[in-house]
Amino acid sequence: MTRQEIALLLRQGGIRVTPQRLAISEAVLNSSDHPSVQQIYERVKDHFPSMTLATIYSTLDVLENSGLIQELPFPQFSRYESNLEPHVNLVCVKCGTVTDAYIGHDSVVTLKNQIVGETRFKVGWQRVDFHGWCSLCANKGTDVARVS
Amino acid sequence: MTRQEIALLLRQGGIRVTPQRLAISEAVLNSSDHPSVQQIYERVKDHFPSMTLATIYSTLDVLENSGLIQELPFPQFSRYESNLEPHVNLVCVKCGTVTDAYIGHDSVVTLKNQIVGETRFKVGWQRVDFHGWCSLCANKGTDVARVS
DNA sequence: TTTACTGCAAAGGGTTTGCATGAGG
DNA sequence: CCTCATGCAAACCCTTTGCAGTAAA
Repeated sequence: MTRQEIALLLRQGGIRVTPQRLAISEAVLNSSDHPSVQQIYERVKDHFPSMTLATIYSTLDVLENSGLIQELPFPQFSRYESNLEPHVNLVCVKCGTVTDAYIGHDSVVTLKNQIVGETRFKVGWQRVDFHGWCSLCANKGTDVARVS
Repeated sequence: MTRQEIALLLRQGGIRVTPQRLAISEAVLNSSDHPSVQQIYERVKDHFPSMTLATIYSTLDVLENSGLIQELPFPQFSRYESNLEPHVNLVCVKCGTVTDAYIGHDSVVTLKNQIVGETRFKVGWQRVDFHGWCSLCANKGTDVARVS
């Protein structure tokens, strides 16, 4: 997604576009690793040394309220999801990575249709996490970062 | 689940059984509303007026490490899951309730089998949340408690 | 010009920690 | 008896809030 496309997306959502918001939005929307606030901060501070976490939190709130991202609470801090399509997240309890599964999309859609069709619950969005060990960590023994 | 069955379960997990732990375990394991620490506190403080939140946090850690419950982080605080079977949680963004869906079990199992069979990810457990409006709140207008 | 975003600092609040006391096995 | 759980208080840290200055439209 180009910077121009993101700027358009923000304006379409009635969001005032600032250089800081562009950078933060880009850091989240053009990522698939579900970054935390700290990670977003690391990615933008080179270009905006004076930016504080408050601005990042504020911008993430704006983006979430406009339906562009979703907050994913974890035990120690939240991560942020830019893929709003039904999908599966694979959460490694050893290295802490959160990746989108390549498969499972159709099953999640089926599940969603079941909930929509067979209950009186009005679905807004869904979060599907599988917690376990990624292929890299499955054979190792030392914890790197426990996240769940 | 009776108090005796819970005590046995704890001992089988190598957990020292105390009256406080029994009460806390009972409050979580015999519930389906995914209580928060505060809610658990409300449910046990009549019988244990001197109990503090630290004891509840400690006990919940022990239960989770023994595989008896799962922590469910939400934006403001965590809730605790006693149903470790694959299932769907329905999270109402208005009233804050979290209920198990009556349907969807088979689909979640199918999804899990797909992840286990078609990826190199070693699945430990899963969390499937559908966020939206419960049937009671769908027709009302006022927020009670925003949780997601 | 008007609105509201940014940066800074302080406060908030759920959760964790350290330690003395007390209870379980 | 030895180990470890409880209760209390303080600390922690992620997140939120208030405000003055400043930039977007």
